[in-house]
Amino acid sequence: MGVKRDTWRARCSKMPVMTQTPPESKSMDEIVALAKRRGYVFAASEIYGGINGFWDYGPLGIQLKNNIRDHWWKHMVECPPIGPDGQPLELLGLDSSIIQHPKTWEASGHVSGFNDPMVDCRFCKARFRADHLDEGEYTCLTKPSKMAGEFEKCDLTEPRSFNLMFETHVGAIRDEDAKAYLRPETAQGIFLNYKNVLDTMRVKLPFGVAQIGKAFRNEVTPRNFIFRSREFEQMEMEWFCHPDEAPQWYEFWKSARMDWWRSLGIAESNLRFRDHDPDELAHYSKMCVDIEYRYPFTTPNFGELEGIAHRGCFDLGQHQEHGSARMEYIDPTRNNDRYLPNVIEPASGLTRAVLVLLCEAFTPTPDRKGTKYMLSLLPRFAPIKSGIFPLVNKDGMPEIAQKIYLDLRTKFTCQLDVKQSIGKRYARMDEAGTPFCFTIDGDSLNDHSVTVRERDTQKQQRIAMAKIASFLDQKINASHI
RNA sequence: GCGGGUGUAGCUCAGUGGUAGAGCGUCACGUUGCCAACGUGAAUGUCGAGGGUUCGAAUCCCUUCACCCGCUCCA
Repeated sequence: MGVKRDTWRARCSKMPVMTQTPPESKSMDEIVALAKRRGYVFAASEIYGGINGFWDYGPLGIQLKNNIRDHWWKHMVECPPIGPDGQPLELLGLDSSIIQHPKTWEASGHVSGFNDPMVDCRFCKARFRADHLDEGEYTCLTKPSKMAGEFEKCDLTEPRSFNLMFETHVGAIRDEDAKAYLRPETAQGIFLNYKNVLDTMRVKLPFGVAQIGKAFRNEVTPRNFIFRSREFEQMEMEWFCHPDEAPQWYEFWKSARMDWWRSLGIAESNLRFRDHDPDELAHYSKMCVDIEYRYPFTTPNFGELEGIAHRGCFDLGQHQEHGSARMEYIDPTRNNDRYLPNVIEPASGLTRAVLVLLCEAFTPTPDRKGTKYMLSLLPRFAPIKSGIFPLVNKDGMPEIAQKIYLDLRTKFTCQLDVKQSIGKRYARMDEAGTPFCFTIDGDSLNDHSVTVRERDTQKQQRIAMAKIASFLDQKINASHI
């Protein structure tokens, strides 16, 4: 993978990392409370008591989510990494429909995988797949028989389906023929459009197709804030390549994706790879590695963040079999050989990335008043880039602040606040994750300068009013890869 | 689905049969001179919902809903 990769990596390693607070000292309850208090994440349908597994992203939450989304899109589609041959990789965007033909999910294996009828034992609470059950063969662990040393058979419920896919009906008639599913992953939309992209975009193998969008899974137990929710957002890319080259590309993307996560400012010690054991691999996968993050609720262990899977030719093969389209690639560089491309898939959760940045940036600090909270987000991801504060609301300071605000507001998200004490205004911005505050004081009237107060250090420096915009611009793009 | 827990102001909670409360937050006015200062004032509640007992229910009883935790599940 040579020189180019190393250069990219070197640049990544210079990137600033957020203020370090050990994960074990971060309380999920406090993070959830701050997320609500500052307008990041609200429980969905709160005024009706909530609905389990669904979340609404507030004004700051959607901004953070969009900032992460744009960062991913930039580095996976618009300006992708340089390949091992020193040339830019070929990557294309896509936005496929949430509802596709139901056969899509039969081909992908989701219908059978998600619709297993299960039975429960009323006594020992064990659960079995109904189709794996030999009639009455299971002995109950907790209900002793009248015969000494023996156990009775399990008292089983009727088979019940655990549909992990959300169902709906297309059209007004709600019969079986009209049944459709909300997609449980965005990946299949890419496979369905593989030929369209190939036929219209003049691409050759290897190339990738990327997409960001919502996916839906009717999880049995949504838990841990937005970590596992029933409606979530994915960022997935399918990299199509020759089968012989798939293992190298697997390694390439494994490393490229880790670099990307580090570019969010996440501490290296909170990230790791975890290779899947062979018996853990999903039906479609030949090799799979997770990028894991040390969440407050998994500490000292790690939890899933992104999966990078070698899917072989499973998906294209399945769609070729279930549908009428031929998915083979005719390779002009290999004597017009026909073959099904192999696929390397880096699949990550956008909403999980939001969670990771909230957890990573969350910094409780002991203070005279108790505990102060700060979101130490890198400037590029911060929903609000700066606050503009007159030190006091008189003596010409608010007028200058207003003038600066009018200029800055056309270029950045920023807030003007003239009310209450300066400390309170700083503290509010700290919780919102705003990296810089420009304060207009008595000297500003004479020398046309302001102080810049930096969130993470609370340090201040004086800069010329005329340089505020370029200062911010430079800070926001400082971590640009 | 099973077991346990919790529902009172935006948040944290007090109130155990007799007029719905506090702190914090929010807003307004005054004050202000760099890290949640202070003063005065204001707004905000079908006490999760429905039913019952009672002269009277946030409080007692029944039902129900939602959320949290543990199990089951996590392709």
